Amino acid sequence: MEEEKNPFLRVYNRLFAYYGPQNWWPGETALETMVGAVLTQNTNWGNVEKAIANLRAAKQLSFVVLHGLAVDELAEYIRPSGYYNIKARRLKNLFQMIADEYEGEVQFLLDDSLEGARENLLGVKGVGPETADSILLYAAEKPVFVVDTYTHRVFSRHEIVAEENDYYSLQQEFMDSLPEDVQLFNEYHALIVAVAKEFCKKGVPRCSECPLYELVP
DNA sequence: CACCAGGCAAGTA
DNA sequence: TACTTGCATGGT
Repeated sequence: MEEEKNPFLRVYNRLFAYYGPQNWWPGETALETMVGAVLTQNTNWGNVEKAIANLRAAKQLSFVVLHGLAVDELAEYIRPSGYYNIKARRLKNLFQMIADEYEGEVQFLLDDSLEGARENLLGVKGVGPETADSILLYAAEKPVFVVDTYTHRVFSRHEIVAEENDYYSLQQEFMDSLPEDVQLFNEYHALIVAVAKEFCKKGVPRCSECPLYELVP
């Protein structure tokens, strides 16, 4: 394999070689992916799975059914995901936007332009940049790089990016440095989560076991 | 026991 | 503009 000069691609190649494909959100529907994107805000994914399992057991995971639920009932099902009252409200806000802007058709949101869909998603109270971009990438399969706190931690700790980067400047660096490829963005974000959880934890120094340890000068 | 998890909005100065 | 705080369950 030839030597990759672009540090963002070097890191990707290394992580992919180490972890392999992560296969995030593979067989689920776009609606489930959107619900998961909201529920996983500052929350362990295992708790989100419990919440979604509750919904699946009690209800059909269709837009019409979920949109028709009262906030209190919705909150009860998603309780294991934490912040359940505010997240129930956020989900309702998201459903309402789809009803208002896309005639209640999730598919129309998925088929909208990247810019149009993003604007509508960011207009939902409770959907910020990361949640919007997660939906755009993982549900709508738009070429958007999803940044999160792990991305910032891993890349600033390894001195690939500056510490003071905010969400959009970090995203810009990635998207300026990488080919515009949905599958690449999908795997890369998931790989960053994997290495952050295993080696690049909060409050610990760079460790020599990390697959990225000797990768950057 | 403390700390963290695939954020966001609202409040304060 | 730049911090700080509330939201909450469940795993380690």
